[in-house]
This record gives sequence, structure tokens and C-alpha cells, in this order.
Amino acid sequence: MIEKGGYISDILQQEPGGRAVAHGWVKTRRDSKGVRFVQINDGSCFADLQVVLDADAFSEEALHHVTTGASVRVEGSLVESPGGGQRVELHASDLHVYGPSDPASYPLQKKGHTMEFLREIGHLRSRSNTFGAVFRVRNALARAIHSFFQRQGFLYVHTPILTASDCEGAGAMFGVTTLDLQNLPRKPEGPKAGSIDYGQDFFGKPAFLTVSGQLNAEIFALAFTNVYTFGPTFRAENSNTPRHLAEFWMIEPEMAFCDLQGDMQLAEKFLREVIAEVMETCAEDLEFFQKRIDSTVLATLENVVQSSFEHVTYTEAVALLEKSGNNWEFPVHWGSDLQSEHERYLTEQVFKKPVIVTDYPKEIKAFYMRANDDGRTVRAMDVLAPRIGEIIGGSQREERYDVLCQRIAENHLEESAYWWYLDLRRYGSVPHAGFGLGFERLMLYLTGMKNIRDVIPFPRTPGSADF
RNA sequence: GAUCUUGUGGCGCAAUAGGUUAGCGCGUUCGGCUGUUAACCGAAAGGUUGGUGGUUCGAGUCCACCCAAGAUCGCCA
Repeated sequence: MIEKGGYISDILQQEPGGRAVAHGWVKTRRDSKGVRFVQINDGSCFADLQVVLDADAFSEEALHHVTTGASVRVEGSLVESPGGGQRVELHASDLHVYGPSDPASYPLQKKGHTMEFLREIGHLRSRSNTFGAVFRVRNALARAIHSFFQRQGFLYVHTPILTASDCEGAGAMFGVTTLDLQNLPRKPEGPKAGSIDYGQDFFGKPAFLTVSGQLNAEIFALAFTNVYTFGPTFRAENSNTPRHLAEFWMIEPEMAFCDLQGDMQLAEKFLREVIAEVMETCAEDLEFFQKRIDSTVLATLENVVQSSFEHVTYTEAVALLEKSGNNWEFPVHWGSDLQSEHERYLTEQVFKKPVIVTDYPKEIKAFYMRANDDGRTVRAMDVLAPRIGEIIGGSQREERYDVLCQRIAENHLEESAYWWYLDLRRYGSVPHAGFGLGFERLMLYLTGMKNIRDVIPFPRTPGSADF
């Protein structure tokens, strides 16, 4: 394997004068009369290493397989580059091709491709400039997120991906079963005779892929105070938009002894610090996004890091929308949920930065959100970002046993299904709050990429699960 | 799930109001030039226009259905 010090990112940092061995894939090759230039990249950084091959040292034959996409090992001396594009270059004395790459059929060319085409070659797109940058940023962001929570003393809790609890209710779920779908066991008798007998299934009851780790995180918060989850999440919704995936990664912090105010403060601090860290660690990649993908990303990120978020209550937001004079496709009135056009107006027209909207009507929010004293709103908050809409959704949770029971009843839910959730309110209940953040949504924000399918390595969407 | 748009060589795009051998750029191959940076010059190969059916003397172009992709919306993160 390549050890630290041997990546192209390391070689590019070295001072000229020494020997170096580089491994990577050929990006491009340019031939001159006496000398050939081969750009190689190993994914360790955005920049390629320029390899220089003297014509008299390497025969035409030896270079025959050095074509775009081929994997190579190059040994030589690192010298100062007379050209303008790079500080140092590798003057090759030895060259080995591991795997050739037929240039006639290799689909990646030097010039730009559309994201749609690259999506069709998901097994090769990670070698492109754009996706190299995307996945380095993704890695850096994941690290920054863990680092942020660990700095704050949060415990990382691994919530289950398989769940047999039917009380999550955050959207359509993928069923998981080991039953033979061609020959489903049926209940022979009783009131539900003829229905599927899940008693014979793996868990003895219906099971699903998780849609949220929140309820499990609450259990841990009421033991470890501050916790967070960071893992895959699944929604079987038939959502066809550039902002939705069937499989995505979610970050869900949950804090005991915390109210909505603390929840919002954490969300803001989180976004600010995490973005700042990625800007520092992935400067070169972000410059690429600025230059080729979206010329406003850097300014946008800078703005988030430096200015504070706007805060409005739902009621204030509705008032702003009503007096905007806009002709909304969806009319605004107190009690209806904010539509995309409304969110965009607030973030892009009115405030031009992230906005935290709080205290939504209880009818349009989940049963577990803490009721306000006005009897009509709950302590919910959504962080809305320009261009991508809702990036964070969170709330203070209802910690009062009797109020929670009442809310469960109002929502026509089965109390018995929530027995353990209610138990948390019977034994040492405490005000607590948390939020959920879509990892890929944050990726969109950071990179300026337009489609969420292009910020996850292998996207799963309705009708599509390739690679 | 709804609406709209698109589907032409490997990739990105053209083809006047349906009319002869479907053009161009990139990439590829060959030749030339050049310490080159998404280089330049010349040449060649490469498509019968997503699928099925229809209208017409004639369909890439019109119609129907199907398939696929994208956008907007809904659901949300």
C-alpha cells in the first residue's frame, strides 16, 4: 500500500532535489518532440502530479499504454518545474503500467462532462476532477462533524438501522423481511385470519429500515446528557427532486437539560464551525467549486461563518409573506406549512442568509414537539438555507408525561406502541431538545453542486440503485 | 404522485415551414509542430436520429403509446 508520505499530495509538498515514487491514474498526456507530459492523480488532492518523460529515455513502445485512465507507478527525481502550472514535477527514470486503459472506449475525456452522463458511469466518475473534489469534501465534512461534537463532549451513539418499532412515523419505510414473498405465511384463524403472519418473520413482527434515530437518541440523551447519531437513514417516499434520496446520511444531536434556545444555538454554532473547518482543510477543492460549479459558494460560506443567522417565528414569517405582495402559487395563511416558494423568498429575497423559523402551529408538526403555552404552537425550529431550503429540522421535545399522552391521543396514535418513550417521561424526565440534519443537504450547500445524487458516492433514488 | 421539457456518432450540440449523400466541436486513430498545462495544424474512422405503431409520395422533424433522463411541485433531511 501507499504509506503516508507517498501520496501525490505529499510529493507535491516536497522540496525539489530528492527522489520520489508516485502511483496513480493518468489524467491526461501531452506529447512534445523531445519530452512527454503525463498528469497523474491518486485522489489524495485536487492537483495532479506532472510527470516528465524524456523521449530518448523511454521508447514509443514503453509509453504505448500510458493513456488516459491507465494506472501507473513512476519513479524519478523531483525537480523544480520550469512550466507555469506547478511548483514541482517528477522527472521520470522508471515507469510501470499496472493496468492499461483503452483510450477508444474509456468514457472520461479531458473536457467537461454533464453530471447526468457521469451519473451513468458511477464506477468511474470518482476519478473526475469534480467528483474527486466532492468526495474529499464529503470526507472532510464527516470528520469535521465528529470533531465538532467530540469537542463539545457529545457521545456518539450508534442507533439501529433495522427497526421493528412501528412508531417512527417520519415517512414511508422500507420493509425488511426474510419471508418468502412468493409464498407468504397467512394467519389461519382469529380476527385477522388471512393476513400475513409476521410471527414467522425474522423478528417475529414487521421490520423496517430506520427513518430516524431520534427516538433512540433521546434514550441515550437521558443517560449521557449530550449525544449525537451520524448514520444512514432510509425513506421509501417517491420523491423525485434534486434534494431527496431514498438512502441518505443524517446527523441527529440530542441534548438533555436543553430548551429550544439551546437547540438553535447549537445548530448555528455547528454549521459555522463545521463549514469553517472544511474551508480550511479543503481550500483547493472549494476553489474548484467556486470556479467551475457555482461562483457564489465561497461568498455564501464566508457569510455563514461570519454573520449570525436570522431568527423569526412562524407567525412573523407568515406576516412577512403576507405583506410581500407576491402572488403565491400556494396562498399563505396562518396554519399552513411554508412551501418551497415561501422558504426561498425568506432566505433569498428578505434575509439573504440562513433563517431559523420557530414556533410552528402544532397541527403541522410531530406529536413529540413541546407544546407552547399559547396552546396552538410547538417549540419547533427549521433552519432554512438559500437555494436548498430546509437543511435542519429540530425541536424541543415534550418532556411532560401527561401532555405527551394527550398529544399521542390527538394524533390518533397507539399509546402502547410508545411505552418506552413514555417511560422516559416517567423516570427522571428533563427538558431536552435536538435536531436532524441531512448530511447531503449540507454537502450541497458546501459544494454548490445542484443535485443531491452527485454528493453521495452511490445514490439510491426511486427506480435507481445502480453500482 | 402531478406538471413540463428533452432523447441525434464515445461526449456536448446543429439540422430553415417534413424533401436528396444528417452537420459542427470535443474525444479517438494516423501524420506534422511545439517545455506542454481543457495546446496548435492536417487527415481519417465513427451515427442512420430511445422503442413500437401510425399519417405522408417522402419523417430526425407530425400523431399515439411505451421507455429513459432532467426540471418544477408535493413529501421531507
